[in-house]
This record gives sequence, C-alpha cells and structure tokens, in this order.
Amino acid sequence: MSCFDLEEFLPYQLAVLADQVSRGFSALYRQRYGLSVAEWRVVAHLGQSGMVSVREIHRRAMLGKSQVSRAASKLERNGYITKAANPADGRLVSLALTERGKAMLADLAPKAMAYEREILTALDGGTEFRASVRQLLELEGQFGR
Amino acid sequence: MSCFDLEEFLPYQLAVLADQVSRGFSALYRQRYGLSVAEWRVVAHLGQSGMVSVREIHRRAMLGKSQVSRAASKLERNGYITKAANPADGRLVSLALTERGKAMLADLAPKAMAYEREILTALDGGTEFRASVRQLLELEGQFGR
DNA sequence: TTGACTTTGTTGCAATCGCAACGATAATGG
DNA sequence: CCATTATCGTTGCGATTGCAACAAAGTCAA
Repeated sequence: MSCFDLEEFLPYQLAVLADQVSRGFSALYRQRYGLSVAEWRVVAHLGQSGMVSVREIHRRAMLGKSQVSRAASKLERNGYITKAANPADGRLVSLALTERGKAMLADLAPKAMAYEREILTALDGGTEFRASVRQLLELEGQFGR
Repeated sequence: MSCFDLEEFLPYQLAVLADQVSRGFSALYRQRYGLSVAEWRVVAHLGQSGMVSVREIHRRAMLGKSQVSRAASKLERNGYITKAANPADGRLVSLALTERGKAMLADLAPKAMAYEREILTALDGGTEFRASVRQLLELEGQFGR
C-alpha cells in the first residue's frame, strides 16, 4: 500500500500526546470540583492576573469567547468567581476569584506542578523537550498561520 | 496572587501546540476533500493496512468507535472507501480504500510528509524532539493511566 | 443444542461546541 | 453633537461529540 505511516506522523502523535497528558490532570480537577478544561483555564488564569476581562482570557488562554463566557457563568453560579461590569468600560466584564475560588486554586496548583514534574522527570531530556515545545509554539504562530 | 503560570504549564502548552500543528495540515485536506480529522485518520490508516475492521482502527487511531463508524459511513457515501461484512466473522466490517480513496491518499500523503519535514527542520533539536515525543507516548500509556 | 455471556458496530440522546447574529457600550470623525 | 463604525460579551442554532443502550453475531460450557 502507501508508505505513509500515521502513527509516525507528528501532528497525530502530538494530538494523542496532548490528549493523554491533559486527560491525566483534568481527571483530577473534574472529579474534585467538577471543572471542565475551559473552566480550569479560566480559574488558573485568574490566579495570576487577579482581575481580567473575558476578552483577555479569550485571547491568552486559547479559548473561544463563547467558551469563556459560558465557563465564567458556570463558575459564578458555583461561587468560584465573581462577574462585575468594569466601571471604566461598560463593555468589559471583570472576572475575579472568590475566596472559595482561591481556595480551590490553592489546592489544585501544587498538584498541577507536581503532575508536570512527574512527567518531566520521567522523561530523559526534559529540559530540551520543554525548550522545543516553547520554540514550536513561537514558530507556529508565524509560518503555519 | 498564586505562583502558578498556566502558559508555562506543560499540559496546556501541549494542547495548544497539538491544536496549532494539527490545524495547519487539517486545513489542507479539509478544503481539498472535505475530510474531518477522524476521516483523515481512517483513510491514512487504511493506506497502510489495506483492509481492516472498525474495531482495529478504533484501537490504533485513538478514535471512539462511534467516530470511526460515522467517519466510515461518510467516507463510503462519498466513494472513498467500501464497507463489507467479513465472511469469517459477521460482526466485523471490513473497510478498504476505493480507487478514488487511494488517489486521494496518494495526493495527500506526500503533502503530509512535507508538512512534517517543514516543522522538524525549522526546529533546532528535531531528532531529539521526536524521540521525546515517542518516549512520552510510551510512558503515558502506563503511569498516567 | 441450548442458554448465558462476550464482542462488534450502529444509533439515539443529551451535552458540548463553534459560528454568526445580536444588543450594549465605546471610539471615531465630521 | 450626532452618525457611523468598532469592540465586547451573550445567546440561538446547527453540527459534532461521547456515552450508553441496543441488535447482531460469535464463543463457550453444560
């Protein structure tokens, strides 16, 4: 037949790898707090930035704006974040973690870093691998698109 | 706030990277032949194996069996593959490329490999990166799951 | 053979998703 | 100041997804 081997095809391998790696940690926050991937990203992002708009997260967290909007609504409904109109610009909605949200993140963040460390130490060239991933992320931003 | 940086979190980076890399090539076969990712994987897999069951592809191509089933139905509807009951085991459905399907794959396969080469040559440690990806794929099969 | 159990592929259904349309607000420019 | 244009967040809708239920086919033991 053809000489093309799907299982050795880089885009396929990366998709499978990302799925597996992501699934490993997402299982944790899903069964602990019922978070989806989008909700986890919103919370994690709010942890660093304090108070941000939906648009900001939409851009930086690689999520569609409807995803962010719906994730934020659900997080607010469950008491993890607050939504407030930005007084300076009425179009913006400022998101911020509640105490409950901060407690959740304080529980999850160390586990996230431990999970990451677990993977990287199991890998031989962990540092070089990270460097390659970073380089590809910057590269793809330009030539592929 | 917290000291957790989502954009430096490996599962997140891998998800973004896989999405970008995959999107780059999937745009090609989508606009040329209207294929989804699942359909592309089925076709690519049939290219190597000749005639396989739905179950085989479900296992090896990391697709849900309903995905494979629906992808196969659509591919058959468009004349790219044939579906036939396996005479030895009536439960199995043997999938195989038609001439039209083979022509499509013969068109896409070189482009896929060129795309992959383009990425790897742009990357500094291409060979080591591939090795890391392979190692992680094997690793994750055991400890993460 | 029969009857219980397993495996395979399809389908129904609810949940989710992306996209576009929309209302609301802000910025621009005449 | 008003009219036009752009931006932001939400929502409706069609398409897609995963999950579980299911029918069909096979296996195996009694």
